[in-house]
Amino acid sequence: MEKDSTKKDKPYQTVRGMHDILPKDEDYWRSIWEIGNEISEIHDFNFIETPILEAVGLFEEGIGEATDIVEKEMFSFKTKGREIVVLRPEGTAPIMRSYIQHHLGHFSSPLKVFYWGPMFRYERPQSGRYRQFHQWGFEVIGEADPFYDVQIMLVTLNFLKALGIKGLKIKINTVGCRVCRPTYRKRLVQYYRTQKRNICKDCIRRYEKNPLRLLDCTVRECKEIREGAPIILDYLCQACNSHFKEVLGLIEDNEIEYEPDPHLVRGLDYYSKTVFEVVLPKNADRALAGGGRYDYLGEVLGGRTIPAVGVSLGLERIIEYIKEKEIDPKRKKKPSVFFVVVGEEAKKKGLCLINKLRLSNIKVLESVGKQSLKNQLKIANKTKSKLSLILGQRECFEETVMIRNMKTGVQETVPTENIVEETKKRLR
RNA sequence: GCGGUCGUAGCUCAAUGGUAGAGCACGAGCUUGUGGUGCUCGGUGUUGCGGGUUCGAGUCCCGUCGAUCGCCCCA
Repeated sequence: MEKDSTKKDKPYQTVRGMHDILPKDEDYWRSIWEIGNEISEIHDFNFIETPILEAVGLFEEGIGEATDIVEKEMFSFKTKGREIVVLRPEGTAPIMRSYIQHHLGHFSSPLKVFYWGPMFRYERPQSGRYRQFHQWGFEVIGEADPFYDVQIMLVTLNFLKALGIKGLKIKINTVGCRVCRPTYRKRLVQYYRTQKRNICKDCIRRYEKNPLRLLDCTVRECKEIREGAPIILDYLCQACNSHFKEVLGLIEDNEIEYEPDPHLVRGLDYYSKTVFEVVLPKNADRALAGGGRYDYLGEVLGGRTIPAVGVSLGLERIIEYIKEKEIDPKRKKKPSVFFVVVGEEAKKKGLCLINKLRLSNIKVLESVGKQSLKNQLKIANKTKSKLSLILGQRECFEETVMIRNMKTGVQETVPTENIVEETKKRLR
């Protein structure tokens, strides 16, 4: 048996890089679900959910063997049946797998889907980076038109705006296609061959394995060298060039803030043509969302070309930003009433009444463990309930309930049978 | 995977190697059927865990787990 690092210290704790989402953050997460669902519906994206566990090969082939995700961040293990499985590191490859497996092209053309859920990458945890984190994604599968590249950007921006985030900008580039990228890569390698002595050791590794990534090194010397490097825009084929131009045109038509960035590459091999990130002007190195076109993924996974474009949003990062900026989580919350019970008899009757109120769609809070009226009112106050419904011995006997307005302190006694109507009246 | 910092009450944090504390929160009471303000009382803890040095360790050393920052990379 291997050592069980989770079992060591007496109180159990989350395993490294995992985190609990606690009730105190409920408003943030629920605002994302609610707004995300609303935005998805308005933009006509359908829900899809794929399993958290997939075959390793899906990502090795889909994302690319030379990428960091596959090279060192795969959260993989052997099952009892001795298959090697992996906790999905991202959402796009599984969705393409699902598209091919279930022939989803027949469902609609193009297929527009959204997903959300946990993703896993085995790397060193840091702020804004966890081993388990959540992404929300949108994918359009089965269309090559730049129309959808930009629609993907729009749905992302609309989502973030609806959450209350302002000042967003798109960083955009194109990485070409199979026709033009090899030519460019060759030129890039040619250029860096003469510079090999001057670049950092990570860049030497990039030079060997994934030359395009030379472009986003952050070391100062490498940045300087990069200034003289050829840029892909000069090597695009006819198709990629006009695709990019169309995308930029549509971006301008829609008045999206954007900035072309010839050095933007992104870490997954499946991208072709358009790539982009959604950033905040102040903190441009930590993207809130990233995406692009992946016209070859279908072919890699299924043997035929399926053009597609998509985006994924990093939910922890978004929430972190919303908190930092003290943006109010946009959530429509129901007003609540607090049900106070005093005495055993009242507690028994109380549960039936509470349930009756809830069946009438009234949000009812209670804390029957606190014995005294005083303590229950204290909690009612803390929960900011509009009304307290008080059921004590006297009320039980008289078959009434006392309704207390928590703001004014005014109390009225109403017959139990009218409780729903009387409560609703006072909630308005 | 590499380098730095940190880990004390539910939370935020204090304690020259010498009796573990404060604020907030929480609980009880002033007020036995009435919240918000006020007053009184209460420390709720295996100082992350394990070992070592020492008469004595929250404090020093080693290990470990976790967090955090930078690198790598990314959402």
